[in-house]
Amino acid sequence: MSRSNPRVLSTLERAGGFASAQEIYRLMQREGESIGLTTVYRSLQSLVNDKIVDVLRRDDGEAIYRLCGDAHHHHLVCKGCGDTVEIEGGAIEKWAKVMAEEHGFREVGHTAEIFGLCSKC
Amino acid sequence: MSRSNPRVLSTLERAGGFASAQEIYRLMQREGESIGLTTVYRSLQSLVNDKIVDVLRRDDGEAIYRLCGDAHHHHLVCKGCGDTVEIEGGAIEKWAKVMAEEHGFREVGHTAEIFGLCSKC
DNA sequence: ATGGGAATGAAAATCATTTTCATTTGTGCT
DNA sequence: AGCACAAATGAAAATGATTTTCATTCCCAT
Repeated sequence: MSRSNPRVLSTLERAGGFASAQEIYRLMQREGESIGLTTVYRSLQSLVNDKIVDVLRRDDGEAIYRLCGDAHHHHLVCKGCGDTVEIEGGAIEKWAKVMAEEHGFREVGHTAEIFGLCSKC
Repeated sequence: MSRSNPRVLSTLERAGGFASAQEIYRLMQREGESIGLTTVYRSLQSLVNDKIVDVLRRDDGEAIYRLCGDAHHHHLVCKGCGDTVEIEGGAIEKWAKVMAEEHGFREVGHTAEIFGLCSKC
């Protein structure tokens, strides 16, 4: 298994903590960094595994990565401008737990995301 | 511009109102319907334009379509055997609505999925 | 029948992402 | 230093969904 290349994380930070793999790659190229696209993808995967970055999807399906806070949270994403708000999911945690128990599931995790149009769009 | 092929919509309904373009295509093939993948994509696009169906994204980025306003359900998926249980998400609906309103979002939808290990695994 | 626009679908093009695999780099050991 | 072995790297090929192209077929009003 591979470890994350630190330059990838630092580029993601510089990009405003919000970019696709391809964008990070192009950004590094433009700045004269020598790196392969493969390594960018691998590093991002590893950062996601380590829960250092979050992965979302653009409307066109391209994956976008961004630094995430430490607390477990969910997202409210605008379909128009892509603006994202981190929100609390207390209700979800409970719901997931109850549903899982009800069906005899163990080691449960969950995903939940809300999307719509923000006030500006 | 092209119009939606009615058989595509009817297949989407039959699929539980929740399927990807590829799945709809395979389903129609399996049932002996003669249709091209291109037409499936075009029909879905047109249905989305007409707001008859909604488009979401799977975790892997594949687009999934579902009938608008359809009472939708969520999934409890086993990480071990892939077994899936359909569950109610009343708590989620409420949570999504409240959170969206709180941040001034309109036309909101959401995705939520629980995963873990089922009793057999 | 016939002319034209819409619908169709096979095949090629696109694009993000993953896989393969040979090469390079790093690290610990003697 | 020299050696061995694991991890990291990246170019190129493979994959898979989606879109585009384009020639053909269908349908409908004249």
